[in-house]
Amino acid sequence: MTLNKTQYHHGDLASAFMDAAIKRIAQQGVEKLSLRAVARDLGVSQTAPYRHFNDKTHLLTLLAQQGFARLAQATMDAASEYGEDTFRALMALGMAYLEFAQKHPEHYRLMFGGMVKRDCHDEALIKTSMTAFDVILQQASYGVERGDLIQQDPLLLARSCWAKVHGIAMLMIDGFYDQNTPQEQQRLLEDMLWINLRGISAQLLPHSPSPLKSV
Amino acid sequence: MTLNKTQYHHGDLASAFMDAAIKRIAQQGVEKLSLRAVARDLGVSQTAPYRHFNDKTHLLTLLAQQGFARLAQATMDAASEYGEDTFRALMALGMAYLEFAQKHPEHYRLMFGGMVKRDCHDEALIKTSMTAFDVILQQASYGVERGDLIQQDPLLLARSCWAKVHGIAMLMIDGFYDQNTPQEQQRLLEDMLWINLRGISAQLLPHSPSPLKSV
DNA sequence: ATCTAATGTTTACAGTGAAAACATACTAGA
DNA sequence: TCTAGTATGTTTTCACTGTAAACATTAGAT
Repeated sequence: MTLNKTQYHHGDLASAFMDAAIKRIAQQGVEKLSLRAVARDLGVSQTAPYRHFNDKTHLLTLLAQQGFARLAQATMDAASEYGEDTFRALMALGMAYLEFAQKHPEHYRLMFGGMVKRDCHDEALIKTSMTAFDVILQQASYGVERGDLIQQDPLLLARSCWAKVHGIAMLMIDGFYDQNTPQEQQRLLEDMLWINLRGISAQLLPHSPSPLKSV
Repeated sequence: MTLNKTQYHHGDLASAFMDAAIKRIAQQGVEKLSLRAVARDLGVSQTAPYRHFNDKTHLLTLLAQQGFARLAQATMDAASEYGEDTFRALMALGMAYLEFAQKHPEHYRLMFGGMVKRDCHDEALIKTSMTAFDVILQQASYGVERGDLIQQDPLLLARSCWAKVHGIAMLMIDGFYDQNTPQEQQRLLEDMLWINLRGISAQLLPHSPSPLKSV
């Protein structure tokens, strides 16, 4: 394939369009995304994307799916660094989750914003989002097995963790946790995640996560 | 004021428009709301609303503000029924919060959806949302004073509670907690809220909220 | 009763998602 | 290698949206 700039066929418009769309979403937010604007960015006609996506919702669904896949990867990587230590693994998982949300706030909002997922019961999307959830579920299961966490259905514990981290992520994105310094914000996030761990811990944990580091 | 149907002036278009907009939002979601459609619903010209709202964002901001006010009222009413009992009050507050989100999912999504609050730093909106938060903060403060909750900054505890309940609300709206029966869902929500209370409790609480009812 | 400001209407424009008809170029089968 | 056939991209078009500008009506103050 030549790098001829004026070629009629783009080559790989589908993925190029998704990348360009993500960029615009990151800048202006999901609700201001215009397919035509993305098409202009790529120097392509306004109806070209319709050869690759049924409609706008279809594109957003694919982007959301992509986001869940990356989130699953990021959280899995983080948790796997602390294979044996239930609480450190869960903390690392949570912080990786929040880091993802902080780095890609608009992408994250798209994943849970309701544009997707309302009517479109996309099978692949649900499956991929479950992949992200399974990372949490697995850590919860390990924790219950080891006796570190309360003897409850791991599904309940995982749901609880996910709700907490999701709530933090959303409010963080909305600017509710803006602090003077990134360090202060980091500390706030850790404190809140730690409170969640206290809630599912079998033993009474200290009030603050810092002592954990000396364990 | 007569009930003359063909009067030129509507009488109270501003609030009528907000009510009609809320109805449409409840049915179709925020992102599909069209000012013109609402205007048609009211049999009024498409530019009439612009005499009362600067633009679409302004309307949405006012609706979000209205939502926060109602949420604050609902949670305050619920918590005030258990004035002395920290955990029961917090559970009631949380369940009232979730009930609001469940009854008005699209309104709730509007409040936190980011359409509002991104660029528009509306003073009144922020103030009203803080009113809703203060209900939680006050309960957290009481709990710390009584020694029921861990001796931490009540602001941290309140933030933690809000994040949890917000995360549950969002995921519930997105359908992640759909159960076979409403009773099962109610139980799931209670269990998750309870886990949050365990996290901020000074003492080690039981694994499940049910024993609380016999206290 | 009259003037003025508040409220509502008509008209207009640019931007959007999407369908239909048409154009081009890559690829597989002869 | 030639030639369909199909995948991909373009042009044109439509209905709809937010919103500005100019105009019309009416309520309320003087």
